[in-house]
Amino acid sequence: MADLYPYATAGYRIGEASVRSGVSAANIRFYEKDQLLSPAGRSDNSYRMYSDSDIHRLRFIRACRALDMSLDEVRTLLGLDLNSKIDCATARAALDEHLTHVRERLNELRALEKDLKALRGRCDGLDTTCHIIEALHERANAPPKLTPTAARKRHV
Amino acid sequence: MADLYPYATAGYRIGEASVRSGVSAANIRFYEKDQLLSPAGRSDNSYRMYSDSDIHRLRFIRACRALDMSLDEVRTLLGLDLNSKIDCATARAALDEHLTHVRERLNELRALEKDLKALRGRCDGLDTTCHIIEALHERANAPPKLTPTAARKRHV
DNA sequence: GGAAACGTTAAACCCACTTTAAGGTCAACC
DNA sequence: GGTTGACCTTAAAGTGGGTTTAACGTTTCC
Repeated sequence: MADLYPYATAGYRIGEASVRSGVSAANIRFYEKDQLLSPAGRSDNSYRMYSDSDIHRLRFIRACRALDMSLDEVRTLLGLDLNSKIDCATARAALDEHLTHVRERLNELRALEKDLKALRGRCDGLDTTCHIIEALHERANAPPKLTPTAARKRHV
Repeated sequence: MADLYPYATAGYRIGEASVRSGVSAANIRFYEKDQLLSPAGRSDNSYRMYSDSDIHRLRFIRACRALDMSLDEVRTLLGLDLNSKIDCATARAALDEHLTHVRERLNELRALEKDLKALRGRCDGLDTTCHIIEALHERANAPPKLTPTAARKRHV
């Protein structure tokens, strides 16, 4: 029954869902396991089946990930209601915090670029000693400024 | 005995090596397992013992990591001779490539900041609908531009 | 009917670490 | 001499956001 109307069928298999959403099949399974998606319905052969609203949800996640948000941030945003004042405040707060992270990382990278550029500029390969390697070893002669290397958390 | 001359002792235990190098004890053990350090000498009680040159090596690694280099890049740099033309060329190439990565990531983040800023600017919480959530859902209505989301490799 | 293209699962891999658990060693203090 | 606490040891698991692989079942095309 009901295969006369292909648009009314149970939905898409994971491969087509991948094409429609831009999220790889393996990644879709990963999101399911990670609870960003409710477990997909299964067809008789136990293939996962996806509806248009599942596709929408996948695209939503993809859009957020394209903004470099963490899956936890995405999880938050997924649950928000367009017409709730409280949810709107949550969304704004999430965006503000994320923007702060992005800007912090931008500043780190800007400083890094400057440092690397200066280091690179010291050496053109003509001299007898390599001023890049030299400079690195010089840095290794100084005691650490403060605390041990913190792990890069790099949410951005 | 011999604590009168702290500079002449057999070396430092991992805790002091950590303080002197700015690399956490757990991280030092990790580097050893990862072959960035040759296996540390052991005292009678099987504690790892470190020399000043070990400390130098740890600081060198730390300096490179502070430049956001990968451990493989560090591994390369560690083996280079200050006075070899070939090694100098290797160092320059490594730095150039790394700098390119940093700049690529900088451009990504600059674009991201712009996008996020615009998104944030759309909403001040006064309206009945949240224009942030709305915009995100709008993005989720469009099919993906091209390929599925590539995994973030983010070497920088 | 056979090959290619799809789907399934669990588990391992990537990076650069950190954290935890369960224990051994050593100096100081009571 | 007992205990407290600061240090050290190991192996294993966790982090984030996935990808890759292996071994297998199903569907579709020619």
